[in-house]
Amino acid sequence: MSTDELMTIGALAAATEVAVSAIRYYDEVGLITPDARIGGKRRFASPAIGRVNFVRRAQQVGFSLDEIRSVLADDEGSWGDVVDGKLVALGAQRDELDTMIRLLEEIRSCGCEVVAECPRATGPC
Amino acid sequence: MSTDELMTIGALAAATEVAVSAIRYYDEVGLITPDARIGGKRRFASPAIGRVNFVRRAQQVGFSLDEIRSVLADDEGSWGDVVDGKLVALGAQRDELDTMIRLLEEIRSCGCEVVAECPRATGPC
DNA sequence: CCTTGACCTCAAGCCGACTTGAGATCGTAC
DNA sequence: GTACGATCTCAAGTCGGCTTGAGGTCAAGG
Repeated sequence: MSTDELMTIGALAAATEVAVSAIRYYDEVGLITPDARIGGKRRFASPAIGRVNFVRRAQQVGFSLDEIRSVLADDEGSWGDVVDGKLVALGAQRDELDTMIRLLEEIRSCGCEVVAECPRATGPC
Repeated sequence: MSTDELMTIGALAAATEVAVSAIRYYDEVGLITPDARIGGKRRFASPAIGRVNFVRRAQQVGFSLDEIRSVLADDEGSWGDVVDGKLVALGAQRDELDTMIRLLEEIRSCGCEVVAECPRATGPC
């Protein structure tokens, strides 16, 4: 991969739709490291795009940047455990989501005018 | 409901497992209002328990306190729209969660040692 | 009376994840 | 050779949702 195939931070930002400032921040906290510096400026190889995308996807389902870093930084295969743990958490989260969806559907169709007075909204789960 | 059936903030906190300071904060931002003040101290009737629980549940599935307030405060039945909107969002969120769960399962069993090098982790969705 | 413990107010601090602003530098294009 | 646009660093600000701390009040019990 020759030097001029490396993206600038602006190109990476455009490719991932993530703000330049956010990418610099990811660099700062060790989530993504430039493949080179040219004249002081960060340059990234194309896999950086996937990496950034992974970070965003993971974030969306509730990983903190700390957790993401520990998964990405792991070099001994033990990240499987982290992922297993998160899978359990995500499963629980989805169940809760389902519960809440059912609750909201009930509330919406229960006939109460004011949520605050709807027993379905305020009663025990 | 006679006055001495009203809980103190401490009792409400204990009943809901929410910190006293958090309940005061909810009061401050208009999420929950004491049914009375006795000697300057907040007193709550029992429905407050359900209300606090509703707040926590709603929060867990991604409602902001602002959204929760607008749902709870609504007195004209139009909160159904808010709930409908949130149902759509929650549905989408669940789909995303499912996608991420599948992705993580694939990653875990793909044989890569380092997540950063796993095409499944970093590739397009 | 006086202490104790729960409660009060108000202001400030904290955390994560960024964003914003100031001021410097780099490379290209005119 | 200079103006421009993208980039750089570093410090500080922002936002939501609380928590923490200082200093004061209230009602009950010894």
